[in-house]
Amino acid sequence: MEGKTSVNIPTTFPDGLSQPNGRSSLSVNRIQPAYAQVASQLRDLIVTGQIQTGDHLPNESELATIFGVSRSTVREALRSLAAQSLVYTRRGVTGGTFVAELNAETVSAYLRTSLGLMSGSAGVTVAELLETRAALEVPATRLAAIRRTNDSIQEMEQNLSISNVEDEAVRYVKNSRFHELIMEASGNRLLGLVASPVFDVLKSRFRREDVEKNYWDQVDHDHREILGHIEAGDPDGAESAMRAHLRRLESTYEATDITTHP
Amino acid sequence: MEGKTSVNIPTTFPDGLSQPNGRSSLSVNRIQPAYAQVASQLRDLIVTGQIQTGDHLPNESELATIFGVSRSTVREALRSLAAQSLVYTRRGVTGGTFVAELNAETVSAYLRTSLGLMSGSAGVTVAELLETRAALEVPATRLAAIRRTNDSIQEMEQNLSISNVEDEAVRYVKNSRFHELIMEASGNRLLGLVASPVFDVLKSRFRREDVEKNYWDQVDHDHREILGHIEAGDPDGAESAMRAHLRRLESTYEATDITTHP
DNA sequence: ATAAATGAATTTCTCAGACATTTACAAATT
DNA sequence: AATTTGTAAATGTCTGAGAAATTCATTTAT
Repeated sequence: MEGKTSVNIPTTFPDGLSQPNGRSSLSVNRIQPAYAQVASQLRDLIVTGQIQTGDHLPNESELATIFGVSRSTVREALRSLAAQSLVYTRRGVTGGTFVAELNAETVSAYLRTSLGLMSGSAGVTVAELLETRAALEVPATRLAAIRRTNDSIQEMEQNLSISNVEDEAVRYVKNSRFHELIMEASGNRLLGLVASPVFDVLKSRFRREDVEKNYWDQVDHDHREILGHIEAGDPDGAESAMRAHLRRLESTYEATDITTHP
Repeated sequence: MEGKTSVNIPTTFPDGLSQPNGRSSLSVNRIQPAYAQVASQLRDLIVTGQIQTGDHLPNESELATIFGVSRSTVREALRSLAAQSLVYTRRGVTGGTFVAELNAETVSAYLRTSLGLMSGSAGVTVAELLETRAALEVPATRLAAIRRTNDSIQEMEQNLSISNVEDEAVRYVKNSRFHELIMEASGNRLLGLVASPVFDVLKSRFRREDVEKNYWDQVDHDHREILGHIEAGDPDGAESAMRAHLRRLESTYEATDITTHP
């Protein structure tokens, strides 16, 4: 009947755009909407581990009762959490809302979208993307030379020759896969988690029709050399080969960037 | 407030949306809930740039009409987009839903939460965090030695001495700030965007009470050396000094990790 | 006896409509 | 001129109802 049901809990968790304003007595107490407060409290339970992966939350009606809000408010809160891949829902008799397991691909996908948006505006430049890619991929190559396995090397070999591939889409995939395999062979999932979106955003700014023919020959040569060092277990050689490879790509990327050549 | 173009944002909402479910004859296989479809289509408009930062979407009732769904469904979709910082809403007569500007801090905050969750489970190890931090921070230090400004150096100097600080919180902040300033001085916002959450997650796994006293003396010494090379415009020196610094931290982190010493 | 069909139970999903709250701005009042 | 009041437009919240999906037990058919 009457509007405001008090859902007041000391929320210290930043929600979206909210700023970490301490307890400055002058700041306007902008009460958050109920759905934001519900989401915030549930998020807190998840990130602090009080609810763990696979646990299922009370159903929507129960949550509404618990928080003293309506079911629609609860649902809006759950949509927020689901959008951040913190929970997922299933329908049916065994359904409900469950705490999701956050995997690398989910985070990578988010990064891909975000960096794509930021690279569209003036938030991130191609030069920054290139530098970051090198920062991640060069050490990864070094590690790959140390931690490589027979399996990883074998699949790299299968994605080695791409200059004679006529289908551009196939060439694109094989090229991406080769670099991806190096990241995997590094044994560090975090490096690949970040590098992959950077790599993809870079590719999306790349006008393939502007690339000269001998470019792919050079790529082939570079990849072969890198793999040789990895295979031989030579970290220093692999590192400098990758560094040289990326430096060469740099000029190509800058020459074929969408924004500089619209 | 924000740069809201108060006058006449051309509300040219693409009317390709007018008939999202144009196929009327055959069975509509709803593989996704309606709110997810609405969110997905709106998200597409945003990431492809058909709607741009600051633009305001039609109000909820209009969106409901456009998509042929109820207002609650639209709201759930908008909650999803808002949770991903793609839109924000404001109440009142000039309110509505607006396309948000994605800034670095928002993405960093998401990464911080996600990596924190993954490092809790077996998704990301401390070793991976350390390697990634080094991968980002060492090249950033090199760049900082090249691109440094007087302002950045000056603030670094103010955060240099921390071993004699008795307040642990202050010491924590000054230490973080020093490294943050190096990332900023690198001139590459993307490096800092990623490094900052990695740094923070690492810190959260760090039991400060296990740290020996002379640890902070060593940190002071390292920082001073790093800054010296940056100040002198010596990339190689700065790089190797930071690398050595992080290598020393490594053993401390591994010795004081929460999971290995619960 | 096994397979298929049916039905019940539980949960999310969707809808419609109403009212509350917030906010900016215009208008009226002091 | 400054303050107060009113109004309009938008989001926020609630209620209650049913639809749709999904699992599981039961019944029916082969």
